[in-house]
Amino acid sequence: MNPRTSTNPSNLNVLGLTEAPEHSDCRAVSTVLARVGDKWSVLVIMLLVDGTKRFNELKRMIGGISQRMLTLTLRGLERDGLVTRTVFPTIPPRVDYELTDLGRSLAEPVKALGMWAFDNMPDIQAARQHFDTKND
Amino acid sequence: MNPRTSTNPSNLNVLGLTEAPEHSDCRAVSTVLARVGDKWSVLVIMLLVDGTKRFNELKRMIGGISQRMLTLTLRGLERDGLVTRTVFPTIPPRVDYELTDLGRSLAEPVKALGMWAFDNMPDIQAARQHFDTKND
DNA sequence: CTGTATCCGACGTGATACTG
DNA sequence: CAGTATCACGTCGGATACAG
Repeated sequence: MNPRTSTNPSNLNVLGLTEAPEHSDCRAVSTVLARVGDKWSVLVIMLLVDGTKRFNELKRMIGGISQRMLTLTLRGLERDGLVTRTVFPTIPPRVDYELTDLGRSLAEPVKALGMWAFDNMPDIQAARQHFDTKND
Repeated sequence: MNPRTSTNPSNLNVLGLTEAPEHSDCRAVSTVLARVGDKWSVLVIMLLVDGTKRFNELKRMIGGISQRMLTLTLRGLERDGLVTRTVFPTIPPRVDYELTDLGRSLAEPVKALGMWAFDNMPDIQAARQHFDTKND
């Protein structure tokens, strides 16, 4: 995710939450969901749960991510205080990424969601197939 | 979300999961996260937890959603078997949307995530502000 | 009331090339 | 190794108009 868009006021406006201040919890939900819902953040978080990783190490483990997107994803996570970025000024350079306590605490509810997805995948796929064939 | 994109193979390809079949759980996580992460689905699910709602009722409660996006969101949720759509062939027409058991079960981990977001919002906002001012 | 159809701008993403 | 810069493309989402 582009860090610039995370706090973009328009993201809140379109949610209709600015004119409904009593739903401040919805704003919080939306921002975290924006992070969790983006294409790569969760994958990175899950990989970092097992310990500190280097840039290319993450890139290799994910497999399908571009250099650009991994950089953007890690910057976004760093900005939100979910991962720390440690640079070793060596040649060649080495950068370690590690989950913060906040990041580790996020991993818990995310794992719960992931387990739900895994458990209910058959139902969802069946529902999709049924829906799609019904509207051939 | 556009229902046509939910099962778009490219969504899986770019995740690098097609060439890593041993990470089948990651595929499941990704698809549910795509749904949870989209702009409106979670909001709709949360509103439907309290009971059956009509189209314009949802539209009014959300406030900032366009007719088009509410339709697309509801279609996506229906396709995944998370909500049911009941049409009353009256004049004027009336359509009720209700959470399925599957949808209600999804609400649980989503709520957990929402509570995490609410609880940690101060930390995240502080981290963002710190990050942004640091890189003025 | 509950949609569908169309247009259009904005953003996310990937590919590629380049840098320290 | 770990990025940054640039471009090109596709999709998402809003606005508007129209329909049953």
